[in-house]
Parts: sequence; structure tokens; C-alpha cells
Amino acid sequence: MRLFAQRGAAAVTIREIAAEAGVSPSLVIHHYGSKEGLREAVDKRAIALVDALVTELTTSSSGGPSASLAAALSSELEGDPLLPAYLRRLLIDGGKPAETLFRSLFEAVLSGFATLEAAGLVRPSSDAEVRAAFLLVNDLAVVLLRDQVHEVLGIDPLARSGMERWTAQVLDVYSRGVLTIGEVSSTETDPPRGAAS
Amino acid sequence: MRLFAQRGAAAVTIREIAAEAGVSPSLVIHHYGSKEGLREAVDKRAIALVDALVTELTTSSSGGPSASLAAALSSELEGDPLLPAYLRRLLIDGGKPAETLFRSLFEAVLSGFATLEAAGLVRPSSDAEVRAAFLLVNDLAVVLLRDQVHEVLGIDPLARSGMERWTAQVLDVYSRGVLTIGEVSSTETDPPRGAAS
DNA sequence: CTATAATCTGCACATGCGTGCAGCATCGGG
DNA sequence: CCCGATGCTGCACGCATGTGCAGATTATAG
Repeated sequence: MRLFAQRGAAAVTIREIAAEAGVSPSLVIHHYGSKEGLREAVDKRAIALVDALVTELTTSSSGGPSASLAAALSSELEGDPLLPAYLRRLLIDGGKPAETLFRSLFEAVLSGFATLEAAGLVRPSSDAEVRAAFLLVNDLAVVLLRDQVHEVLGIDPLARSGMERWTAQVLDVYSRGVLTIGEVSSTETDPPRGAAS
Repeated sequence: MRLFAQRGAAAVTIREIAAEAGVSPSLVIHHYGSKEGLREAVDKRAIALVDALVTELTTSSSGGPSASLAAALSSELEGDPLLPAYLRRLLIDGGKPAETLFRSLFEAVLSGFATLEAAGLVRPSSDAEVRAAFLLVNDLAVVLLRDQVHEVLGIDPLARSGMERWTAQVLDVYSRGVLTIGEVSSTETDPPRGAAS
């Protein structure tokens, strides 16, 4: 899982995996049938971990269902530091697994925000689905670009240390916004030309 | 460039490239020295395109310097539809090129928002660098997860058609926020526990 | 027209890959 | 005691890849 997460399944050889596991390449094949079999097994494990994390998240009482995905992932960092990295790989590699994963996350976010909206903690939206997708990809962006952010900013947004500074700005933007214009009268569509995103 | 963008440089063979170009594999090597040489040449071209786009963006008068990166990229879609895809590859593959690219984008966003802030179009931030990085990764998230969004939502946020619906929500969130709580008195740090991101 | 340089090809080689196969060790149930 | 199943290995095969090399073709300068 670590090797796949770091370099992608295609770039890792069975010989390498076997060497790190301290066994022979043949044994890996013997157990999983083929390299593809190994990949599916690891994918299955990773997706199970994410699913468990999501259901725990949406049913937990501590902090309510409103904790962010990123916070949840980073809280899981200690238990399994390579889950975010593998998640990144899954999304990056695309294909069916990526779609399945993204869809389940999307539905979790969508229903979660519906609950929050009913509780009055979140502003209603004229387009709940698109807004949920937007907020989801924003959270996932930190997972995908973690290294670059860490390199340029000097703080790791998914580590316990850097998370505070990061989350502070996220919450600031999400509660107060960034733009001072844009207070359009009624129609959300046809926004002021040239406004930032 | 198209092959590299779609499947990653490592997954594309020189024979494939040569076949699509209608030449022999040897010629590719002859011109670029090696496969790595080809990769560097394509990287160079892509980064040059992005740089040109950024400088055009920050100096253009139409719409001012406040147009979003995503909007700029999608406006470039017609001219070179595979620039975003290659940009995605660059960021995904990591390493020096990704860091260089990310840093130059970050600095463009940072200085751009400084200008906007001075013009009163953007709220000042207690942590301008982190906020700029946050907004940048949010824009890049659409580039990275474009396919998944398109699949789940049914709209392509980087195509002219889907962009309107997407941008409407982005502007809504960025100008009015999502959270109704979070109106903390003065300290931006130490945010309300369990708030969403 | 000719000589020289650039463009381009076919062929072959070394390397590293996934994987099949025959056999060795270990161990628990009859 | 033994014997079948299971965990595990070494070896080798077929294949695809990047790339070097000798030469053919084409363009260009004198």
C-alpha cells in the first residue's frame, strides 16, 4: 500500500514489493494470482478504510457530523499515515475506483450539508449539489497538493502542526467570504464580470 | 504532449509516440537524445504556455487582474484543450517541475490578491499567504478532479457550458460564505470546534 | 554538379518485467 | 508415524521497452 501510494501501482514492480516484504516474488503471485489481483486487494482495503471513516464521521457524536473531511483524514493520520496518500493515488489514477470513491464522498458531503442546513448552521444554496461538489474538491485539493503546499508554504496542512493555521483561513473564508463586492441583489447567476474565484 | 497528459510520461512508449507522429522511434531519440529529453522539452513548452498565460492574465485590462485562474484556463481551452490536462500531470507527477509551477502560480495569486485587497475588492486576511494557497489549491482542484466532477455532477466545470453553474456557486461561497456560525468576535484562530470546512 | 550535412529508417541488443512451473520445507490431523 | 495441504523458493520463459548503430534518403551550400 505504501509503495503503491508513493509511486503508483504501475511504477512498482512485484520484485520490489516482495523484497520489502521479505519474501520471494513468486509468493506474491501465489497469493493474489497476479499483480492486478494485488492492486484490487489493496484498493479494497483502502476503500473499506475510507468507508469506515466516513460512516464513523457521519454518525459520531463528538463534534457532530460537521467536522470536515480534511480534519477527519488528518485525525486518521496517526493511525494510518498513508491512507491520504493512497486516496490521492486512487483519485489520480482515475477509472472506476476513483469514480466510486468520489461519488460516495460526494453523497456523504451532500447529505451532511443537508443536515447542517436544516440545523441552521449552513446557508441554503441555490444549487446544493454543485456547492457540495465544490466544497468536496476543495477538501480533496489539500490531499492532492499536500506536498506542494508544504514546500511553498512551509507548513503541512494535513499534519497536526500546520492544520491550525490552514483551518483558520478555511473557516475565515467559508464563514465571511473573500470578496467584498459580489453582494448581488437577488440573482446568483450572471455574477459581476471579472470577479475572483 | 497529448499522450503524456492523458496517461503520464512513464506509461507512454516511444514507439507509440513515433507511431502517432508518423515517424520511426529512432528519430524521436535522435532529436531529443532520450525519452527524458523529450519529457523535458514538453515540460518546457507547457510551462512556457502557463507563464505566458499568467503574465497575460496579470497585465490584461479586460476584466482586470481579478479573473480567476480557472476561468483563464477554460478560456484557453479552445486554443489548446490539453493544457489543463498536462498541467494536471505536472502537478500529479510531483518533483521539481511541479514545485516550480506551483510556486509561480502561488506568487501570482498572492500578489494579485494584494492588489485586489488594496483596491478594496477583497477582504483583508490575518494570514494572506495561507489564504492565497487555499484559494489556489481550490482552483487547481477543479483541474485535478475535473473528470470525477463531470461524471458525478453531469457538468464539466472547465467547459464553457458547465462553467456558469460552477462559477455561480464559487462566487456565492466566496462572497457570502457557507457557514452561518463562525462569526467569531475577534480572534480568527481558535475557531469553533467541529465547524465544517 | 557535387560534397557535406541533416533527416530518417530497420535492425538488433541488453535489460527488466510479470508470471508459470517444479520442487523444498513445515505442520497439523488421521 | 505419515501424508496431504500449505507456505515458500529458484529458475526460466516470453515479451516489451529504451536505445545504439549502420546505412539510406533528402536537403543544402559551394
